[in-house]
Amino acid sequence: MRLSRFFLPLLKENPAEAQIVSHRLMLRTGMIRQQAAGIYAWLPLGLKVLRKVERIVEEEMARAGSIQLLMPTLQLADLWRESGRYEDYGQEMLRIKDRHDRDLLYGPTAEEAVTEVFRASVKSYKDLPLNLYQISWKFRDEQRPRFGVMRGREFLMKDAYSFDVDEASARKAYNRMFIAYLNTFSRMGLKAVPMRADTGPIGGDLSHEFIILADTGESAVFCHKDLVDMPAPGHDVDWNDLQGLVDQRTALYAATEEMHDEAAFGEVPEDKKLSARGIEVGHIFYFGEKYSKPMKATVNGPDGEVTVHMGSYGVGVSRLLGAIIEASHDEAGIIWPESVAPFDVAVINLRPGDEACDAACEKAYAALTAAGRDVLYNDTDERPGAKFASMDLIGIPWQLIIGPKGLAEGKVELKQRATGERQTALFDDVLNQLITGPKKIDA
RNA sequence: CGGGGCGUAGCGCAGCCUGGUAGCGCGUCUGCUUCGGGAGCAGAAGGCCGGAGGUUCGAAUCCUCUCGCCCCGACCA
Repeated sequence: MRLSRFFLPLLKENPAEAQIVSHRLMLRTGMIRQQAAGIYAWLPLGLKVLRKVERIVEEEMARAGSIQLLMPTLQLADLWRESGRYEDYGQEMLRIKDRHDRDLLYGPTAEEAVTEVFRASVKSYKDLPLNLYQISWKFRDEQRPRFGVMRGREFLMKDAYSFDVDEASARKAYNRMFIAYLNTFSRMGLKAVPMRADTGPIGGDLSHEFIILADTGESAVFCHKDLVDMPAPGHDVDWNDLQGLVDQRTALYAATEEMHDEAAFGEVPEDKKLSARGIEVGHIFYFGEKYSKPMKATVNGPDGEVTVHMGSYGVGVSRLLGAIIEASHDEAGIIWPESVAPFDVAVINLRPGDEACDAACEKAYAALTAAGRDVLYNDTDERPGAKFASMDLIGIPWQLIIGPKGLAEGKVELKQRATGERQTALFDDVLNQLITGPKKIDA
């Protein structure tokens, strides 16, 4: 993408309404624009990151055996009356009437909708286990939206739903999501800690929130330090038996404010105690027959009809962008992890109009693009300083800096955004390294 | 939903108390000079001062209502 033809409305100054760093940076980098309280337009740069985050979620869901579908954002109130939630859900639910005066709602979640899909089509226990998910826009009419996309009213959420023949099988489904979540967040450069969460009326130990530690987090969290640096399980695991891995990550103390148990935390060795703030980016729970029973989602088993056991598993996709920025930024702007960066490389032409610079930049742009890299070619006639500042601001991981001075010796400069490291080397060498990877050039 | 605050140019703000022809910085546009870390000079465009009503000879300024937004708290993916 040539910057001169891209739509990137950067703000030099901080918008007054943005209080926290991710919100400020998302506005300043032209990722989003607020159109109402808690409702945002996703501008091209923001959308690119959103898509990359989605892609990772999709890949990890596929690995865990979940199948994607897409359900409507507007749901019939009657469906929610079946589960009893239409009356229970408060003002957070946006209620709408259509021209025939039928009650609709903009879905804040989709247990009823997916249960309806399930019961209409699945009749045999042989079709279980089943895990269906979607990535779609949800709406919760928050009394007080804030922190940009971290707590908007309209938000993009991945919600998966598992269907199993009994609780033991449902626990396995739960474990698959548990492990998938650790892998998902890890791929985005985040350290997510699973913390025991409130299970509501169901009880038991099957609900966890996945928390990213960040100073600006919404809630206080308490955990054993070792959990924070525990590596993600990766993909080489036995998806049919994950209990060991899950146990390993739930054995140590970890709880959010609401679930905090001072006595239990007291047993954590003093030097391992961690009190911090956190952002919830995922929430998984098992709720058994809560929806399947009233909505009559049953299958025929060998011994007759059984009501299916369900669980649901959410990831705040749009919220994740805020969380990633909270966890990865500096004074100059965003530092995108390579896996979700809107562009892989920025080619910076320091002297557009200079024949040698133009030619070298075009060559780099073409070669990197052909190699599958997502390239932002800064071909504008801004001054170098302004270009450096904006490329740092939007956080492209690698900046290929091409100017007349270096080029006179056949050299260009490669800067890594995360470390600030800048190295000068022969043009072709730098290009090769960017194309073949590892992208970091040797000192 | 309680408490507080703010709506004046694309962004950040002053002006309001004490009514009298709407300002500053950044950005934008033109030109010249610049050009390796957010350039300099000269010029220009851009605002029914959130909306409605009222008071007044006269309202951005005072009064009433209303809409929107932000912050603290309670609530929440």
